[in-house]
Amino acid sequence: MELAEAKQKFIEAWGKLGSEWGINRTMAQVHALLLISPEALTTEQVMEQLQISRGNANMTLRDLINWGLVEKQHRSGERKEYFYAEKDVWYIARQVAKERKRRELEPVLKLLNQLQAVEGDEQDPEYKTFKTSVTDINKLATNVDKTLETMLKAEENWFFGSIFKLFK
Amino acid sequence: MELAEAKQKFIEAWGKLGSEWGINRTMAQVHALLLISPEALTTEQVMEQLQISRGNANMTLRDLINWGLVEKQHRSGERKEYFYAEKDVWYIARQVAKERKRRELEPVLKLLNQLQAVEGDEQDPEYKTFKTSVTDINKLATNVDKTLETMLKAEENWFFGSIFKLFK
DNA sequence: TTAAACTTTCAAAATTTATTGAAATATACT
DNA sequence: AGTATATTTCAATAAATTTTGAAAGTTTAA
Repeated sequence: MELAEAKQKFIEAWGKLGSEWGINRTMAQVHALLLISPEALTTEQVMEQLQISRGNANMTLRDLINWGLVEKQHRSGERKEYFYAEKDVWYIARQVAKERKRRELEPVLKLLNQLQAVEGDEQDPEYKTFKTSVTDINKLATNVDKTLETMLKAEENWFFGSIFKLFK
Repeated sequence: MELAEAKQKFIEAWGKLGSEWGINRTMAQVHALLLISPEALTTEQVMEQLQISRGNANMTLRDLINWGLVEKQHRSGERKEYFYAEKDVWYIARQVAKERKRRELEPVLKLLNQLQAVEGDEQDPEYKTFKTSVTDINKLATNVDKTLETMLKAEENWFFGSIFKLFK
């Protein structure tokens, strides 16, 4: 396979995977493009390579910066901004985990805790089933949350390290 | 908080979480509704409670069955079909993990393996960066895949058990 | 201060995804 | 076989999301 073709496939696959997991396809594609670029790229280059508009490129790059996956670079003597993606895969995984935990897991946990406090008749099957389901989900979500917390605190590659060894 | 209000909030939150993770909002809501229902419900009841059309209810229930989260029940002397959601949260988590692994992780792994075989000039930074990124992602994805595999084989609650103990 | 270079914004348009509802199909009972 | 009841399908429609592109805003340097 040619490098050019491989790049194209990688970008497409990353975009598809992103969209299946609730991440904007274009954002995932821009991230993929920057990931495989040895040098930082300009907005123009991103627009050109992915055939997207200036507005789209600008917003997407801003989002990627907010996710902590891309950084702006300045070059002396130049007005243009350059965008560079962090290449460390373990860092990327942690960053994504951190953001999704904050944006999605934590709000749900907060609600689950409130819902657990609902009052009702212990004899009522509707009440009992609701309470049991909410409590069980809350337990699992709390464990996921704590585990992510530990993962985020760990400086090194927690996944490659301690966990995976459990399974040879 | 009233039980009725709590139910409503739970269904909304589950729908929102689902849509953030690439799962159709309605499907997540129907799942939530069945999860907190002590008894199996009919298509009519699902339509009524979530204010959705017959076609939508039917397709969504079929999808939930395909995800292995809901089962059809028949009652003697009745023509209607009843739908019941598995209540075991650990079972649900494993089922979702299993399906997403099969539908999304495995196709990506297959591609990454192909992309790793791309030929090129070792001196070319474009080639080197591409290869390194793809190889690193492949390593992480392979580890995630193997870990999920182990999780799926484990009959018992792997998460509550061995893993979580690592972090006290 | 002016102007060129570059970035940001956002309403409108395009695209994608989800939903409806009525017709077609299937099922079970008499 | 006929009929009432229930389920499935899918083209049309609606809703949600994404993208565009041109205008407004900002920065830099002469």
